[in-house]
Amino acid sequence: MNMNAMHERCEEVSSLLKHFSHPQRLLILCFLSDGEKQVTDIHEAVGLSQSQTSQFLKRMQSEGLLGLRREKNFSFYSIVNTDVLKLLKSMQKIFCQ
Amino acid sequence: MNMNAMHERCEEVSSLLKHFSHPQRLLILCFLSDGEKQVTDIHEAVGLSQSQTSQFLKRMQSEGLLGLRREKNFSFYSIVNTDVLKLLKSMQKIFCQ
DNA sequence: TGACTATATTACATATTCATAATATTATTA
DNA sequence: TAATAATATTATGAATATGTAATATAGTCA
Repeated sequence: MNMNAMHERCEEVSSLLKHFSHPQRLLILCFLSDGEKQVTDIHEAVGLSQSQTSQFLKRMQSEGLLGLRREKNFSFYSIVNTDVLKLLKSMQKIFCQ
Repeated sequence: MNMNAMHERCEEVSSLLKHFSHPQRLLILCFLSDGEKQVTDIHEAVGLSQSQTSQFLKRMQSEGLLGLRREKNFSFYSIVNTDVLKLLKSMQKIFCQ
């Protein structure tokens, strides 16, 4: 492992991984990995309250993991951070096969 | 993404990833990715206090990420969870290239 | 316009994690 | 056996995260 590179990026990488380290937030990311979804679908899919789902989504958006598109009175969230997508794909291989 | 599989494993996977979501703990894992190391070397490499390093190592061992071998008055920790190793390799590709 | 739907915000109590200091344990070795 | 080195443990306060309830906003549609 390239320790110098990791020393430089460990703050950034670990703060990204914080969002993976909570069961329902991990599920949100998995659920979004095949495209944008609206809030109600997300909170029903992962079993979180509407309020907490909204709070988590907002946090992940403000930290650059997710993008937000509004249409009518819906909010569509999607993964915009390509590293997050890559990581999810790796995790799928490791844990779901 | 296979949501059914992730639903089943999200607790387990997210609790594993907790250890990746702290900068120095992530560094510890990276540092251990090429073999066992003793505690003093670890705490010097990652810049944590001896106490906290010992606490983190103990936690990661008790949760099955790390193994411990004692020799003389040294403790050698190493990664024994193969999923952790796979994940570290993926992360190296994503973040350090 | 009024009811409804979707989402966001706020406040707050609880739980968990982090960081630090102090001390203990255990083995080594002079 | 006394001093030292390596590691572990304990206690504690501060910081952060989590979960929930209540309420707000803003768009839709009958």
